[in-house]
Amino acid sequence: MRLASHPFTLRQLQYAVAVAETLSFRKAAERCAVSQPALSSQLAQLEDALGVKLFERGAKRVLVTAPGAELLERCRRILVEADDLYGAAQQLAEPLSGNLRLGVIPTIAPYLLPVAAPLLRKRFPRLRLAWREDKTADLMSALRAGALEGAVVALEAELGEVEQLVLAKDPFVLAAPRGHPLSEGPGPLPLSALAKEDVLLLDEGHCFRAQALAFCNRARAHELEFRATSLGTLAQMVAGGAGVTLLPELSVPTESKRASVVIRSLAAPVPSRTLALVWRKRSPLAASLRALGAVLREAYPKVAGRRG
Amino acid sequence: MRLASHPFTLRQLQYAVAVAETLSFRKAAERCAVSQPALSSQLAQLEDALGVKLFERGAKRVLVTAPGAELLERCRRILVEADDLYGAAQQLAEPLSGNLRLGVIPTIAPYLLPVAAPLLRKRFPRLRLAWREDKTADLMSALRAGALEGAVVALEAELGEVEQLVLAKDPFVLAAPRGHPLSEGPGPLPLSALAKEDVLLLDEGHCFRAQALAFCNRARAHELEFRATSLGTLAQMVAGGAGVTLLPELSVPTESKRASVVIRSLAAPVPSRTLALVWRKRSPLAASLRALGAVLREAYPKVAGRRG
DNA sequence: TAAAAATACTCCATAGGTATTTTAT
DNA sequence: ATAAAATACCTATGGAGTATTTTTA
Repeated sequence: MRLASHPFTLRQLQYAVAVAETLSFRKAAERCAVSQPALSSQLAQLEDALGVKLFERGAKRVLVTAPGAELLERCRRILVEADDLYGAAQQLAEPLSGNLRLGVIPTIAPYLLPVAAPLLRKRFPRLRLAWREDKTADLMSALRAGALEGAVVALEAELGEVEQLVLAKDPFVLAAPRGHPLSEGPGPLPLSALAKEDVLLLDEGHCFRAQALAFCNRARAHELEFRATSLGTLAQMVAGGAGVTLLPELSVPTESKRASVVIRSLAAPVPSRTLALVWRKRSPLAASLRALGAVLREAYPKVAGRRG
Repeated sequence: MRLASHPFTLRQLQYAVAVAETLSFRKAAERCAVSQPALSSQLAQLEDALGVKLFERGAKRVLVTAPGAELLERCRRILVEADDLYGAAQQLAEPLSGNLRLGVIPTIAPYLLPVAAPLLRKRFPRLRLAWREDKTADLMSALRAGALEGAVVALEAELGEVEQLVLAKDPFVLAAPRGHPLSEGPGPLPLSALAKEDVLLLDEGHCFRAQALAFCNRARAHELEFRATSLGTLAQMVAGGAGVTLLPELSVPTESKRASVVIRSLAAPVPSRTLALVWRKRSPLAASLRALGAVLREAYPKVAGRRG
């Protein structure tokens, strides 16, 4: 250990992070439930101890200095690890209990959760789950910031440094309007059949869009200008005759019931995504998340019932 | 952030780690320069805040509980990161200054340091360097514990999660006694020439031993029972006719001058090790270490002067 | 001049000290 | 019996509050 005793406190780091996020001493003090002078004085002490000015004070605005930005990143990390210490202690005192905030991407949530949530409630009655639906990038930054304990995502997206538990391989299928040339034929549809075909895809930001797009490029299919905001609207638009699309197996029972589309399997190599539960390295809830992931893994086949 | 305010302090974590390391409240209090009751009371508060007993107190001994072991690992991590925050601030206030504790393995230190140390002193006059010579495994655990800021090692060994800067590729050569059958011949020595040869190697624990041994196995050479404790004694024993050995290029100018041995290059693929400066991820001294590594890189060719 | 941070001061919560008791071998 | 940790109690440092001044857009 380098330092005989630490010249700053966790409290001071919290204050600093609060100011960095609110860019106001007053608001930061409010958030930390202390008076503004108390926070001011602690921050002055912190800057003194570090020998670096973290903030530039103007009457109307507070700015984070350049060195401050780097140091605040470290402050956040320390606070997250301190939270983790507390969380780990709680888990040791009473495993599989407490609050667990989980993220899910929009192309999984509406299909998996209706089945998985009751299963989880039954299996882990002491665990209070809070689900948050968002795109992969937002979920991952929330995870790193300690605002989520875990997330259900597709491994094909960029995830950064996380631990993971694979839940299922989720193959893609073709959805076409009734009577469409591709909607009939024996056996799985070969890649070549999609050439020049008009394909509808999701909005930017959905990782499923990127995965489906890669497949379409390989098939030399043509992407339509219009983009859907969810798999549900995608299926509706296909049913309306706008074109064909790819759907993940997971969504098929739900979407093929809601919209009048024909589903066809694709020929090998079948495009697919890999669903996984991920969490921060050294998360105190790693053990809980592994147990929880096992249940989610059981839930997948109950949702994406096998077809021919 | 999960917690509104942290129910423990960095000081408490220091006390806990001190107890874990000394296994005595009294000694820990002494090390932390506080009275034993002060430490006792703070630890009681910490255990209370975490809801977990970290230590089992007996009159004659203190034991770390099973959950305590996991939590103390987290405590250490937090304290190291807090040290890093302080170190990063110091570096920002005055770059390339302060104390820098570096490890070197014994098969590098005596050859590289005599040349590198003066160069570094000249180039970074504000940087106070402290060198520690030890085997790779010990250096790496000191690095993780925050007792060293960096280390010069061979990448071929097991290093764990570190950042690195490659300094040089250090090829191995054969050292044989004068008049030995292998000591003469045109061009580099092929692998096959070593078959059935008696080879002397270093003691266990030296990473160079493992690297040389791998090569000997490929060559079907035979390792002698006796093992040397340093490259210096190894060369002396070879000079005395005990057998042949491998030496890293780095040590050749020194050792071939001291002991009367003949050096021969080895045929491609030439066995070698990769010298590198490594440091903990997110070390506050990363910038300094990179600059320092550049100087070490210049030093290598000055030591391992090219031969034919 | 108005909104926000810094300063001045006061107070009390608590970390830490000394003296002592309890505990386990 | 003895060494070590816990408890009791006291002190004082400093964190936080209120009131006020200073700063600058």
